Amino acid sequence: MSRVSSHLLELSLSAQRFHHLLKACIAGRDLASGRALHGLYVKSAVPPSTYLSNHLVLLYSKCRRLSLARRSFDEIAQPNVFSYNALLAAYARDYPADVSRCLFLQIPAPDLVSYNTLLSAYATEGRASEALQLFSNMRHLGSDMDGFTLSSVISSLTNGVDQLHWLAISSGLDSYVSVNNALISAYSKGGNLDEAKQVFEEMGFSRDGVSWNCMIVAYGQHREGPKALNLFQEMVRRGFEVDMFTLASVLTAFTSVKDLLGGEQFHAQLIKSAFERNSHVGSGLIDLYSKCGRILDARKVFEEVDEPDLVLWNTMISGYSLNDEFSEEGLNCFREMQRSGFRPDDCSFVCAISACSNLSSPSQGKQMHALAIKSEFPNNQISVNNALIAMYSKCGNLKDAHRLFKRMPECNTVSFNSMIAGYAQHGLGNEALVLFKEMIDSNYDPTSITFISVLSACAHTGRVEEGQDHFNSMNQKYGIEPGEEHYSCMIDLLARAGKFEEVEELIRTMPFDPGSIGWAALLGACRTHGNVELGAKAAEMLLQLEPSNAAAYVMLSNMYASTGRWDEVSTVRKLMKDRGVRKKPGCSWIEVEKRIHVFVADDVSHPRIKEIYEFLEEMSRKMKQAGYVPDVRWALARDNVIEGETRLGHHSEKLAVAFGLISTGEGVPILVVKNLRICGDCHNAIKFISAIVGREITIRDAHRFHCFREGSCSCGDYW
DNA sequence: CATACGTAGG
Repeated sequence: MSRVSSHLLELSLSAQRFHHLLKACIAGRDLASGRALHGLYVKSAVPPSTYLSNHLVLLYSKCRRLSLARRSFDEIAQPNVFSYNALLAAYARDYPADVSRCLFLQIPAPDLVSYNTLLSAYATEGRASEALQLFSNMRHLGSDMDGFTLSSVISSLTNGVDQLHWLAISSGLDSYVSVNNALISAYSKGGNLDEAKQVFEEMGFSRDGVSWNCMIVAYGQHREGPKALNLFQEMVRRGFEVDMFTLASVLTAFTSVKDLLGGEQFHAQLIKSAFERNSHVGSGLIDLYSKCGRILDARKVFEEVDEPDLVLWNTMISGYSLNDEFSEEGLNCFREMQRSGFRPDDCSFVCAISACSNLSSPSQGKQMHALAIKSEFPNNQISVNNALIAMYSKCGNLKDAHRLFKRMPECNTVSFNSMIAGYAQHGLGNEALVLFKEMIDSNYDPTSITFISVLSACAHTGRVEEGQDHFNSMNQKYGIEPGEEHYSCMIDLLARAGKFEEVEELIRTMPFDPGSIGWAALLGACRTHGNVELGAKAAEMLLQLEPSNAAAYVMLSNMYASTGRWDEVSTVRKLMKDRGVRKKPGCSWIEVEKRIHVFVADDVSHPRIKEIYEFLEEMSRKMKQAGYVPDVRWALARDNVIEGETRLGHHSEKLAVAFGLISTGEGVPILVVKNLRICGDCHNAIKFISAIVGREITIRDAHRFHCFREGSCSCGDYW
């Protein structure tokens, strides 16, 4: 008799043995042995028992093998409530709460654990109303509750925590540490740091490690970096065990206040601990470094982590797309992740799609879209679709953005925000405002981000009164306090429309100083309207805030040039030179046949550069026939006076447009992206070109979209 | 036999 079969015989003798071995597999998460055991159990003479089979479900559930868990469950002839609960636990971990709910409803007689498990599923998704509903149902049915129940319900909440806090006290369940921990988190999430602190303090000696972690997180959420650090140090002094949660939370606190220095010091301490190469801690570090603009340091951390998990990859991809100019690396990282055997989740897609948006790469964006459709996410897809809407609109493709928006089975406030922002950036003020109305009518709550789009849509289309109405409604109707960006939009709105008295009044009465964005908007508008006095004032304020902001000098000198004040022009240029401020080189790019082609001014490096210049020559002739006059004012402040006209012809955006036109088929619309704002002369020239070649040319500059068609631009020259 | 509180990404 072979060894295996003797083993089998031995095993077949006793269900007891199966039980013990299976338990060991479950405890050790040993999937391989567990499966082997499963095979033996099926073949053995041991009569199938619900009790043993429940353990199989449990094994697969703990090893996160959902389909195996489901199959084992289905093979149970008479599942009992334990069988259901074991499967429900698996569902609650990996499936959306709705799926767990479906299973829950099939349980003939759910017990307390069934309720608790479903409640925890609701809690992870923050579905407060469902959790409360279920909670009241179970109490109605006379079911008891315990510490598990309360901590789950509490952690699903962001408001109305007080009532459950009271319930916890009156029922005596506040003796559970986890109930108090849940209270700290819930209060903090709801913005009530004081209450959270109160609970933490009243816990006294009953605090456990998690309590400290909760409180550190609370400080991080309220951007109290130093307090979080202090608490951490006290925790260490008192001898509590520090784990990866603690360390990651401290890092988040540094990140929340962008304290790179403190974060770096903490990192140095971490290296001495055993957590330096831990994936959770690594994610925290990567997030810190990439949000502080130190993407290379982030990558270094990433390389050092021992066992990268999906979140670590996601954090890295997100870091790359947060640092715009590393978007290409972000996409490479996404592919690298796939090659390493990770299945991207909804978050991976959101980050990668946002990288495609930064690049304005329609082909890669489409590819991501296709891939996202093929992957079935356990989580809902709203966030992915929201990212896709932003991507399509940043790739100049509002039609697809809107089609997607319309087809979404379920959408949220962010979906509306993305779509409205798309319209606003494209200068389609009417569409943006109509959609905003639709949003309100459908009872989606606008956020402060919604209003940035709404106000900028008004500004871009010269709707002064409507903009003012919306601005006033923010506080009065929706209880949203206007911030710096909203005031900047208002400054922009009024100044563009030439209402300078109103602008000055607004600036006088607003609750804080306009930031750099506000002053820049004012300066830009003063340049357009030739209001040199006010413009100079705005420039002075702007340069005080950002003395090395090259764009500010350029705008100022443009303003002087356009009013013929040549002395001031040279003063500004000298100032710039003295301060060592260099203009960021303008560059433009275009995707043709899935490849991105980048151009700088006077570029000679492109393989087809000769054809490009020839094409521009030809265009130049035809444009002059059609009445185009080069606007050298745009050259004066930027380039050499004498060479002005020739150099204007060779701005990066013109080169990219020319290349796009000669390398794509007739009638095909093209999209060019520029890192700075489009130059006024190019804006004018491209209008002519669009008419001459009969093509739709879209330029996405640092500010917004310009869609040129038949000799005019979608911005209506109002920019 | 099963369930909860705290972490990283958007």
